[in-house]
Amino acid sequence: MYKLDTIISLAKRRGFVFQSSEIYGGLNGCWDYGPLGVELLLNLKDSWWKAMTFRDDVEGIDASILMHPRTWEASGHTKQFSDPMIDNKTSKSRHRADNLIEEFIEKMRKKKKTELADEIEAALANCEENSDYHDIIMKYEIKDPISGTMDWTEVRNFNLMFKTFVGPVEDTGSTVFLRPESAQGIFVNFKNVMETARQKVPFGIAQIGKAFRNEINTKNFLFRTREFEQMEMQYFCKPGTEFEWFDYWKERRWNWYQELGMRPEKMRWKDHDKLAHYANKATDIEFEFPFGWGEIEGIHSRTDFDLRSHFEHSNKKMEYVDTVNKDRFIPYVVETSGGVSRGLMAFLCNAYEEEKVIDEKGKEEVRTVLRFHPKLAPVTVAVFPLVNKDGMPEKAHPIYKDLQQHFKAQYDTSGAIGRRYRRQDEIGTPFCVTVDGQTLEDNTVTVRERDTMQQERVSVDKLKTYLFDKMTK
RNA sequence: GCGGGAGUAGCUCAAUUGGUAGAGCAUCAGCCUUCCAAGCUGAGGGUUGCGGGUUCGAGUCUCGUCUCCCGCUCCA
Repeated sequence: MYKLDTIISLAKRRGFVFQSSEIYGGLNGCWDYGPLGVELLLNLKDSWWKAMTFRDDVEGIDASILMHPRTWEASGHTKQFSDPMIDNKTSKSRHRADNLIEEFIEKMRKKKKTELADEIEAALANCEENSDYHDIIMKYEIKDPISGTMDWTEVRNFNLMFKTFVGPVEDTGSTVFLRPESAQGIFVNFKNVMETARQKVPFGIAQIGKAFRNEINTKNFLFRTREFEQMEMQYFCKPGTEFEWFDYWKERRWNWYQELGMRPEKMRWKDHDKLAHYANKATDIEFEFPFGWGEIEGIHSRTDFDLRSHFEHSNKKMEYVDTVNKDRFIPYVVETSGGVSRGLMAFLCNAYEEEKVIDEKGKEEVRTVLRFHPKLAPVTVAVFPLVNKDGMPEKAHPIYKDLQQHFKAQYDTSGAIGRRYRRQDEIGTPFCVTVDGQTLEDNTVTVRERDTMQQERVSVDKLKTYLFDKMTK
């Protein structure tokens, strides 16, 4: 197990990930993808997109990040994602102000102070502003259960949703939110997609996009950030069939990671003990990061909670009508929801290896290598002239320009050949093509594979086909 | 948010009781190099995270702040 610091260090040094706004001291928990990082990111998303949508029963969409505020009332986020918090300065403990007051009311009831309890309960029900909670706490002298003091801060609203406003004037009527999950963009488009794509239940809608949560704190590099990208699919099915589809998508999603080279011993299932308000079954795929096991994707059976709630809030029918079997119902939903950056980070950790190799003098040295699957690797092929003279660059450069039409390719003439191989190992390039003396005679090059360091001689004419075969193998 | 630790070139680190900010690697240019990195020559790169204060003088002392790491808290 390698340290996360080591991997972050490589990621920064080679241009995978930079800290956001670095020249201004950085912004907490925000990261930028560099030249290699963005290639890896796009490869990851492309691979997911193809796996999910290159089939008969899944369509894609790309919904906007800003949505009608009532979306979040329907989804439950307005209520669930906003808490009035208060801190006690003596004990340094944090409480939800409403919970604190409720506990106090309970205590009063036990002491048979019913009148007082009723009075506070009525006041609590009328709370609108944070200061209202604070007033109650101060008025009835509610003490911190830990320190027993009244050393309270102001009540502050901890809203997990990022708020902004539409139009030039900031007032309450113009408030909108950055979506805290991309799923709602799919649910509100359920009918649009079903009708225009002429789909019948069961079918799914896939989407890749950013979402935002104003987390209390960020952590572990790309693992917990306030701005993040999700790649997710909502699969609409007939009520009663949801657990079959749940199992089906569990298997599909697990296999996707495996097919891209994720090591099985680094992955595990983690069933949810406590289900969210919308779910009747939920499980996560976890990856063993250097800091421990962490969720990279969730498979959730969301019932008809979302569609039903949108029906109730919008008064637009979210039904599916089966004209053949004379059946109509609000579909149940099975969701597969993966974090893009988490996935990228998992594949990065999965690929990183410091391999011990023996050099020609018999001395042991370390080869740092990223063993990415060829489909994920930011650079697929690098082309070198063995030496930078004797007509080799003149031969090698056109080969590179040709490969560049089909693959992300690099060309390097600088330094000894071994050094150039190692540079490519460190960024995970699976294939290196070298032009040598023999190339000038018979038009063949050597293709060196990253993992085995073995070389094979291939005719220049067949190079493209050779590489394509290797990638899809 | 709390507690602890850290921040000097892209990276790893130096810099005497406060006294001219350096080295190696990396990068770039040139040379060398005929298959697994670190051979030669030269160059670029820093208002020491940022902002105040003390001082003739601050990388060093001091206050604030930002960021990262570890632990707690949080993670519908």
